[in-house]
Amino acid sequence: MLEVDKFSRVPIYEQIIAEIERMILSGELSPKDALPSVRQLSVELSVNPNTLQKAYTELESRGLCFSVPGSGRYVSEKAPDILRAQKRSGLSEIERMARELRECGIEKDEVIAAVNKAYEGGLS
Amino acid sequence: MLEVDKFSRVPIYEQIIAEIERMILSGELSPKDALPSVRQLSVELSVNPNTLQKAYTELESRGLCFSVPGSGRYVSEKAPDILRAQKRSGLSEIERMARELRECGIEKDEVIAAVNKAYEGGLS
Amino acid sequence: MLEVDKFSRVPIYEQIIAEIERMILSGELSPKDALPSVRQLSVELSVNPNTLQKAYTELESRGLCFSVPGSGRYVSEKAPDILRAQKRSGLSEIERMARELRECGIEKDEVIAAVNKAYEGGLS
Amino acid sequence: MLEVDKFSRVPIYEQIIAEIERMILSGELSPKDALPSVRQLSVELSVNPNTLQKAYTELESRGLCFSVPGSGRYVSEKAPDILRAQKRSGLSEIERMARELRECGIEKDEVIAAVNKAYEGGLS
DNA sequence: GTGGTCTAGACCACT
DNA sequence: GTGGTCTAGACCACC
Repeated sequence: MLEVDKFSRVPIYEQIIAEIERMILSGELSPKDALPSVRQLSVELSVNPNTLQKAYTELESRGLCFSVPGSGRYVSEKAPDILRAQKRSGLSEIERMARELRECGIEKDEVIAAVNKAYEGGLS
Repeated sequence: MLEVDKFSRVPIYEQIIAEIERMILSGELSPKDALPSVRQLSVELSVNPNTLQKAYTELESRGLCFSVPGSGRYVSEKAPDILRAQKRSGLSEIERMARELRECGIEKDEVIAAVNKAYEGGLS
Repeated sequence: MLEVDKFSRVPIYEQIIAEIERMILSGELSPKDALPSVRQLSVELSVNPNTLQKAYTELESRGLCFSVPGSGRYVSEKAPDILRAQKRSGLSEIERMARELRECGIEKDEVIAAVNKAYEGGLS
Repeated sequence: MLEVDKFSRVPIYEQIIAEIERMILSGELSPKDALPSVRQLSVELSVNPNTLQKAYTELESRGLCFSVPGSGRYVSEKAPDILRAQKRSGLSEIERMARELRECGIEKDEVIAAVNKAYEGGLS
């Protein structure tokens, strides 16, 4: 349910962040749920505790979770909202990329077709 | 015509590569045109020659230019085609992002609207 | 009358200490009154007895209560005085912060206004 | 000009953060100025580079500085504004403390006197 | 030279 | 058991 690729060029701690964010968005993790402990996860993933600490600290600074010393780390109340708002801003990212393609002479129809392709069929 | 931002977090050599690619795509540089020499450019941009060397080596390895020892470096015949093909692969990138947005519950209409926005009005 | 927030980042034992101190200051607890027993309180608050023990030990070391083996723990005679003296030292804390704000160019009037705001209206 | 107390209970990296913030507020460090490099500072202060890295990363996430890989770390344009706004919110902190003192029966005059004391005389 | 990431292993405070 | 901090030392990409 939570995996990392140690050979990827994207840093392990960012992979963890992305995974946790995904789990929150999908509802796999809900507000007030406990996140796996640093030590437990470090064993499971064979990753150094410090690396996990870094990932969790970053999640915390984004307001997605909070820590209770001596107890554990929990998904924050507003986490799903924060993530959804964040993703919505991805629309401007798509716009930017479409503009780039346009400048290379790629037709609008081709871009629209790609979007349609993403939205057809069942969810992955 | 060729500028770099030393305060940007994107590596200078990548900025150079992007600039050259842009100039080839826009026709500002055509096949067989000479690229500015490393020494000349390093003075113009106040950039370390090593950095420029790295950019040019990368361009060469992508088949976008070739060097003639003792003479200089020239835009290759196939450069525009290579770049256009490369950019077309951006379509799958857009598809991937659209799929992500879909999973967060963002409607297809919103994505299409973003694409339309990119394609309306004059070119930048 | 005595509550703790297990999700707060301030340690539970400190919350307990603050609560007891507050009750002494407000007169809810008077000298020679018995404090709730560790066992009883641990059940009431669903808190680990060790945590309560730590809070009580700290209160004792501050001279706010004393334990009578085999009987219980009682608010000390001097407790209210000690606490009031302790709080009065908060004045120098305020002075320190005001000095900081001054160094950032915040006007004295603004600070005075904040104090006035705290002292107007009924007690919470 | 930049010192840390390794025996303090406040974490070294927070001491560093506070020092840098102070230097920005006082004008000792201006926007676009370079911060001391991680390695250089780690030698100067006899502190592990990782600890400094942590302090700098935190400063960066607060928008106070930005890093240019291979070049260095620089004070951001908006740093002074961010800090000033942050300090202004200290007014509500003062209000909170004043309210506490009030509840212990300390007169408003005493609090006002403390503020006056902070604002009289030359700047430290 | 710079910053960025990671590992290994230690100690502390809190529950 | 939990999270938080720190050290020591390594490797990488970038300039």
